[in-house]
Amino acid sequence: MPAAAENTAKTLKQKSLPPGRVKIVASLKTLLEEKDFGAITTAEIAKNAGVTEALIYKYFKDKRDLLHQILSEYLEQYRAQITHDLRGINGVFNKLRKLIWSHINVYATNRVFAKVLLIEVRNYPDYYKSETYERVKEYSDIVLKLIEEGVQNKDIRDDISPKLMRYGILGSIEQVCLTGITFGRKIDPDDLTEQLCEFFFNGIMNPPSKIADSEL
Amino acid sequence: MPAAAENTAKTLKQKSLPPGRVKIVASLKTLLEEKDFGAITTAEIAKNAGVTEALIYKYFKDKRDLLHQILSEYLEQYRAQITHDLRGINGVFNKLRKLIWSHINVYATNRVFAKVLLIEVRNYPDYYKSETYERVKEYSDIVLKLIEEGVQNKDIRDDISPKLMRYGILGSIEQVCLTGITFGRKIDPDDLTEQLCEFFFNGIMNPPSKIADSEL
Amino acid sequence: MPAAAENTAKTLKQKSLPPGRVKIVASLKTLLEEKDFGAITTAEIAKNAGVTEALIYKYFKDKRDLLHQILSEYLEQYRAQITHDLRGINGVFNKLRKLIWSHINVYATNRVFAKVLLIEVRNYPDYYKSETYERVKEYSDIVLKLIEEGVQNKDIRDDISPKLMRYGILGSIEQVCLTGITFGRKIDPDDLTEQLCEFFFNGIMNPPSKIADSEL
Amino acid sequence: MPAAAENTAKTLKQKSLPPGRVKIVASLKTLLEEKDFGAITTAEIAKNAGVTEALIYKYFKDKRDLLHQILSEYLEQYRAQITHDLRGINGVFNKLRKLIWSHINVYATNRVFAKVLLIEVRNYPDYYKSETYERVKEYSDIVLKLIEEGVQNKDIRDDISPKLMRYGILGSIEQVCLTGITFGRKIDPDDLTEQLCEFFFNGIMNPPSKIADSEL
DNA sequence: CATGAATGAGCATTCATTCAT
DNA sequence: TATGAATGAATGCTCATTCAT
Repeated sequence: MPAAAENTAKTLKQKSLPPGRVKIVASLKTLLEEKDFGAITTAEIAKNAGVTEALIYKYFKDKRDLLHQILSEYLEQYRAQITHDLRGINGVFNKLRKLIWSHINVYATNRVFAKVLLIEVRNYPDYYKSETYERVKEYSDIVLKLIEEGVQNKDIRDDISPKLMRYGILGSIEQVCLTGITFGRKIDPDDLTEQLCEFFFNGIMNPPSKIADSEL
Repeated sequence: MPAAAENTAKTLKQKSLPPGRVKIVASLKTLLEEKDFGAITTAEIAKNAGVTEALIYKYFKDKRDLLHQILSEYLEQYRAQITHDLRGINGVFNKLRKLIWSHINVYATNRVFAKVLLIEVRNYPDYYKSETYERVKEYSDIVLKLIEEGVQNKDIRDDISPKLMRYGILGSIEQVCLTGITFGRKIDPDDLTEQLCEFFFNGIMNPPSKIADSEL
Repeated sequence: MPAAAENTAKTLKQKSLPPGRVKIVASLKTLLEEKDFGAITTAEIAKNAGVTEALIYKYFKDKRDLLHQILSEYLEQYRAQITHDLRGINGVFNKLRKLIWSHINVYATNRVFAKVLLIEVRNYPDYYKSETYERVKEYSDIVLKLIEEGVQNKDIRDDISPKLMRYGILGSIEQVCLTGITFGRKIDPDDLTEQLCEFFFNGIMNPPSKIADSEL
Repeated sequence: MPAAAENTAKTLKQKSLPPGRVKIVASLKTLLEEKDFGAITTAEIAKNAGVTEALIYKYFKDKRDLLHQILSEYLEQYRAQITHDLRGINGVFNKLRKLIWSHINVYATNRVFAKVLLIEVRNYPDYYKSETYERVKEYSDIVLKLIEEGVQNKDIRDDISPKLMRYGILGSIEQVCLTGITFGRKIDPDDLTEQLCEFFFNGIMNPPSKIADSEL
């Protein structure tokens, strides 16, 4: 009865979270949809949650800690999703494609999360020492592993550093999504994945054949 | 001797910037090397510059305005550089390569500028309405034009949106440089340009020939 | 014992005003006796109250809001007094006389209040939109009603606009009290009321009989 | 050639006032029409005048001094006017009526002056030591003298203190005008004078005859 | 006659955070 | 589990004013 066990665990976990804590987290999530984390005050969070400011400090070390808890939640969700998504897929490129799709999809679905992760937290000097960052790195490592796997399979070129490829892939995704989020544009994971994969896999250069064609 | 006259004028003009203003700008530049803009107080800036806080507000609308002035200075420099760099280069890919090199080189040379531009300012809600952002967009447009030119020449594929290619290119560069800057690693423009161009131009997929080889 | 209960409630309610708030109000009241509101700093108020500046902003929106709260308190007191004072008095002129006496008496007794109300607040551009002003107007309306009542009874002339009479009465009282307050002179409600009423009721002109006398 | 002499004097006087000074005074006058003196900054005055802030301090001791200069100008004008107006009028009441009319008329014509004189300056603790106040007192004394004259003629009652009558008259006028000015209402000197004089001279009480009528 | 440059001192306000109950 | 009360510390910004040129 693993399913039952899981259910129980989940129920217990949810039940055991004190209502105040839940309200606070929900409150910040809501507020983040409207404004920057930096522009949100603890007073606001508390009021919006219907609790006192002091309660925030019962459950969280910090205002920042609260944010990180939320981020972790999202990150956890995302990791579960990704792990699930990659199952049963064969071939580096297919996996990569799926990963990219999932990545974009998360940002598209969860703009609050994206905004905070891609913009806000980077400003905190110690973000790179945070647990949140650790989780991000874990994900980042998955990508790296995938690429290295591809290199070993000879699917992926070995004359470009895998890390650099990873930077390129992740950087591209971020840039695309960030622009979409910042300007409130729709983000279409299917289309973007398609085009980005073309870009990542084959580059922007017209294949020789075509060039040949055009030269004629 | 009109050239000389102009030079003199320029020199005079530069001299005519009030010493206080110059000191303030220099002061912030220095401080930015040590800490985040958000963590720098006007008091600090003034003290470090050897002037009073009030003087900051004589020359700049805002603390933020001061930052933007500095950014603009850098941006101007950079644009001049880029324009100069691209002269006399033929072929879209050569131009693109040079552009990428210059771009990376600026970040590598000017980490303060990079940090502020890539992290700090994005947190300001109205950054995207600022003049600084306008300048960034101008640069961004240069890249787009270059790509579109390439598409028309049939050098560059027409089955990927030029804007998306631009996002990919710029996003990759940012990601690479940002990591370097954040962790204080050396940034080697030559090497990075080489690898990134390979990545951008031909993609990560092993060329068919090689695949063919490996498949045999 | 509902009355007792109410008393207790009231007492409790008064007690339940946070000590900090009470101290702040008291502090400003004291300071107003020494200097202009504009010359009083929040730092001073807080220090004098033995609390931190921040606490002021917990209980009051503004430095100005704090002032208005105090004014309201006085105004409330005054209104209660007036209402009480007018009870059981017959005849417009008797009522008016009593009103004038009470009015002067308040100013005489409460110079801080008078100074602030008659001088300070008028300088705030939005005083006339404030709740304080509303209360003042309420009082002012009582006077007007009284006059109109007198006009209907034929006690008071109908060839002078009631509003103008009110302006005259209130303006005279203010002028008299203000001078007294400004120069720290004693204000004698009994004497002033006597004379002012003579002035208001019969005017400055010598009665015809006397004139007749003098003309002879 | 008295006219010519006057002209010359005027011309000389105007010519001899340095243009900068003139501009500054004009600037503040203009600004006072829009906002409170307290809300006007020296920077604003200077900019509006097309001069530098420093120049203000060449001609005026103070920002306040500048205001007082302007006030004095007005006051001077007014005194000349009044003196002129009272000439050739016989009888205390006629003189008083004319005085009242002139007084109201000045406020009606010159709202800026009125606002500043009746509201702004009173907030300055040392207003009562200022030269401006001296001039105001001079005018106030004219009124007092007039009343005392009337008392001696037996035109005016001797059972009300002349000073109190003066307070009443001036206070009433102020109150009426101030309300008009504050709420931007039209001020009609003719009508107001008529009614106020009725009020001052005969009081609000219905004359016995009328009362008799109504009692029948 | 006028200015450009610079200043000194003040000051309201914000906010995250703590602690006794 | 939650709160009411209070705080400490910081900070951006304003403004009148001065002085050498």
